[in-house]
Amino acid sequence: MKEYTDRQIEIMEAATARIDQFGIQNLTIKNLAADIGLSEPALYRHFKSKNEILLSLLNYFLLEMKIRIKGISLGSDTTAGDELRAIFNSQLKTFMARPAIVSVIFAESIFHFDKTLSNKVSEIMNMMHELVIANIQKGQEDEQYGKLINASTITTIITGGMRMVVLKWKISSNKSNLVKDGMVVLEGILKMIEKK
Amino acid sequence: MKEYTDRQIEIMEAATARIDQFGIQNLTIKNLAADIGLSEPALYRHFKSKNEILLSLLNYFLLEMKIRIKGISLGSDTTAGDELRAIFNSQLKTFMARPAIVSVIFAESIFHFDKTLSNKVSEIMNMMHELVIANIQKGQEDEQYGKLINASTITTIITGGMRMVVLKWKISSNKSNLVKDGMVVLEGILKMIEKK
DNA sequence: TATCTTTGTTAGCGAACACTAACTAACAAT
DNA sequence: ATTGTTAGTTAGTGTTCGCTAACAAAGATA
Repeated sequence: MKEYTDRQIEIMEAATARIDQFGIQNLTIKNLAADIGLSEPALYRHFKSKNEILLSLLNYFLLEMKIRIKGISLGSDTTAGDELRAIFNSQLKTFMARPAIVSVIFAESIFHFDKTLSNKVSEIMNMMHELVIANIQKGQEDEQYGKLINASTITTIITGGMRMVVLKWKISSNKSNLVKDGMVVLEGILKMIEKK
Repeated sequence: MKEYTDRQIEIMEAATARIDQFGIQNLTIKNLAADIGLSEPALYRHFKSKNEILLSLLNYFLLEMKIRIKGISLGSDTTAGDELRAIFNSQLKTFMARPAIVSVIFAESIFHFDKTLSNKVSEIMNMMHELVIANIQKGQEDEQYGKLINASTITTIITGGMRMVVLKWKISSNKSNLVKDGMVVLEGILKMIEKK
C-alpha cells in the first residue's frame, strides 16, 4: 500500500487548495512552494515532478474515498434505498468538509493535457458508477426497485443528478447546502423508483 | 447584434478544436496561429488578446444555441414531454455534429482562471436550466406531469442526467451514440414523471 | 570523532509564454 | 496619382515556466 509522508500530504493539500481557488493554470511550483513556505527546489525533494504531485493527489483522494465508503456500516436489514442514502450522505458530507477536493476529482477537463491524469479522474467516476449500478441491480432483483427502467439508465440519472447538485454548489461558491440539496434530489429519484 | 468576420470565426473554431483535442493548456497563440497558417501577430489584428478570443467564442456558441432553440417549431397540440424531447434532440444532434463545442461550453473548470469566462459558461448552463424548469412548471400546471416532486428538483435531475450522458460520450472519445443514449435517459425520466 | 542521509537553501538554466515594434504588400477611396 | 486602411510579415521584448546544479545545516549512524 502506498503511503505518503507528512510533507507530501502538506504539498498535495496545498496544491488542491490552489486549484480550487485559482484553477489549474495558477498551480505553479513557485506558488505552491510559497504557500507552504519553502523554496521551489525543496518540493523536488518530495516529488520528482509537478505531474507526479497531481497524480499522487488524485491517488490519495481515490484511496481515501475507497476506504471511507468501504467503512460505511449497514445493518443486515437495510434496504437498497437506505444503502444509497448512506453512500451519498457520506460523499456529500466529505465534500462539504473539504470543498477543495471536489474541484480536483470532478474536473476531468483540467487534466486534459495528460492521459495518465485524466484516466485517474475517470477511474474515480467509474468507481461511483459501479457502486450505484450494483445497488440498483440488487434492488431490482429483490423487488425493492421497479424494473420499468433498466439499471444502467437509472444509474446515469442518479450519478448525473448528484453531480449536478455538486456543480451548482461549486458555482454558488459553496454557499448552498450541498448535503440537503443532494439528499432532496436523491430522495426524489428514489420516490420514483422505490416500490411501496 | 454582435457579428464576427470570417477570419474571427476561423480563429474561434480553431481555438475550440485545439481545446477539444489537447486541452486549454495547449491553446497558445503560437499553436493557434500555426493551425490556421498565420503568424502570431496576425491573430492580434482580429482579437486584442487571447482572453478575448475565448470570451468571443463562448458568446458565439451561446448566441448560436439561443437562435437554434428559439427556432424549434412545435405544433400547437404538442405535449410538454414532446417539447422536452425536441429541445434535447436538437441539442444532442448539434453536439454530435460539432463535438469540439462541448469541450468548451461544458467545462467551467477550465476557465477558472478568469471570472468573466467562467461567468459566461454559467450563463449557458443557466439558460438550459430556465428552459427546462419552465417546461416542467407548465407541464405540472397542465397536469401532464405529476406533482410528487417539485419542478426544481426534476430540472436538476434532467439537466444532470443529460450532462452525464454527454460526459460519458466525451470520455468514450465521442464513440458512444450520444443522441440515442441521451434520449433513452430522457425517456426514462419522462416515464417516471408523465401522467398516462 | 567522522561520515552519511535528509531536507533545505541560492542562483540560474533553456524553453515557452503573451504580446509588441516596425515594416510591407494589396487594395480601396478621394 | 496620392493617400489611407487592412491584413499580413520578421524579429524580438520581458516574464514566467519547470527544473537542476551546487552547496549547507542538522541529526542519525558507525
